Amino acid sequence: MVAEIEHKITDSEWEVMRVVWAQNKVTSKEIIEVLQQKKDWKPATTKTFIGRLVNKGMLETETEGKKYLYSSKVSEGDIIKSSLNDFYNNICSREVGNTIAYLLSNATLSFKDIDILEKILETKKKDAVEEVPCNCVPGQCKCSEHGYSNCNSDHCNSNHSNEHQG
Amino acid sequence: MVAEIEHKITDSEWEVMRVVWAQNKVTSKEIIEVLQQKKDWKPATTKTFIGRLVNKGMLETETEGKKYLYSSKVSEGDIIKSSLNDFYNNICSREVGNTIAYLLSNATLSFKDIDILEKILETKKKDAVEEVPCNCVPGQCKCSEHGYSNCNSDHCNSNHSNEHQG
DNA sequence: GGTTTAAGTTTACATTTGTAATCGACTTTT
DNA sequence: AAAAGTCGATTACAAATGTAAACTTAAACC
Repeated sequence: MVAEIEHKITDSEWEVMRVVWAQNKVTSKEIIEVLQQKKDWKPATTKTFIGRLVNKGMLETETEGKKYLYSSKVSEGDIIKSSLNDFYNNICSREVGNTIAYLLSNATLSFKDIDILEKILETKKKDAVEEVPCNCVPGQCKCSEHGYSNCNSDHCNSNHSNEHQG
Repeated sequence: MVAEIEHKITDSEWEVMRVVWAQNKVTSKEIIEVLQQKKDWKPATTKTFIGRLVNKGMLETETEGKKYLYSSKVSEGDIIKSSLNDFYNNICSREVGNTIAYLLSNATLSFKDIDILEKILETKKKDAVEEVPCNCVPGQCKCSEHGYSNCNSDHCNSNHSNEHQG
C-alpha cells in the first residue's frame, strides 16, 4: 500500500520537491537558485511554494546550527504513485492498457527497468481478462453494447469504432 | 505525435468528458443525470462544467432539430496522452521505469493488452540505456555523483540509498 | 553597535477550479 | 394565451494556485 498523501501537489510544488529530492537536505537559498535558473522564478515565488509545502506537511525543517534546512517528508515514489492513482481515477479502466503502452513506447528505459517490466508482465498473464470492464458511467459505457453504432471512444473495440475517428 | 491539447482538463471536467466519450453524442440532460447519480452534482454544477468545456474547445455543440447535442472534439486517448505528458514533465526521468512498473503491477489488463505490451517491451530493448539520465535540476541530480552520502531520492541507485528511507 | 543582508512569514492579487443559484428565451402544458 | 418547465448563459463566490512584494527578525559586516 502506498503511503497516504494528504494533499495534492501542484505543478509548481513539484518543481520545489524535485530540488529537495535531488539533494536530500537543502537550504532555501539553494532551492531558490535552482528554480531561478530553471523556471525563472523570483525568489519570493519560490519562497511561497516552500512555505506552502511546509504547511502541507510535504517538507520539514530542521535548524542546523543557525540555518534552516529543508527535507522531504514524503518520497518521490509515493507522491508519484499517489498522483497517478488520482489520475487513473479519471480515466476509463479500459484505457489503462493503452496508457501503459503509450508510456512504454515513449520512455527511456534502462536495461534493469526492462528486466523488471518483463517480469511483471509475465506475472500479469495469470490474471489477465478477456475484456477489461468499463467504469465510465454507472450503467456502463454504451460502447460495450451491441448495436450502438456511433461510439467513438478510444477503448471501444466494436467494429464500428473506426468509422469516424477524428 | 499527439494532437495538441490547448488547455489542461480538470478533475471535474474529466467526469463530464467521460460521459460524452461513452456515448458519442449526448444531451446535457443525459450528462446531468449521469453525474447526479455518480457524483451527486447539482444540475447547475454540471452545466457549468459543460459550458467551460465548450469554451475550452473540448466539446462542440450541434443542434439536431430543436435540441443541443454535445460531442467531444478531442479523443479520450489524446487527452490522456496530453495529461500524462504534463505529468511526466514533473517527475524525474529516472522514475519513469518505476512508474510504469507500478502501473503495470496494479492494472487490470486484457490478454490483448499484455500481448501488445510484450511486443513494445521487446522493441525497447534495442534502445535501452545503462543509466537513465536524471533531469531534476540543471546541474544534474547530486545523487548520481559519488560520495554524496545522504541522498534519499527513490531513483538514486548508489549504495547509500537505503540508509534512511522513510 | 548601527547598518546591510539573508531568510522566514505575511500579505496581495489575478486566475483557475469547485460548486451552485439565477436569468432569459423557448417550449410545452393546461 | 398564460403558466410552467427546459435548457443554455450569466453571475456568484469560496478555495486553490501562480506569482510576487513587503515585513520582520536575526545574522553579518564595517
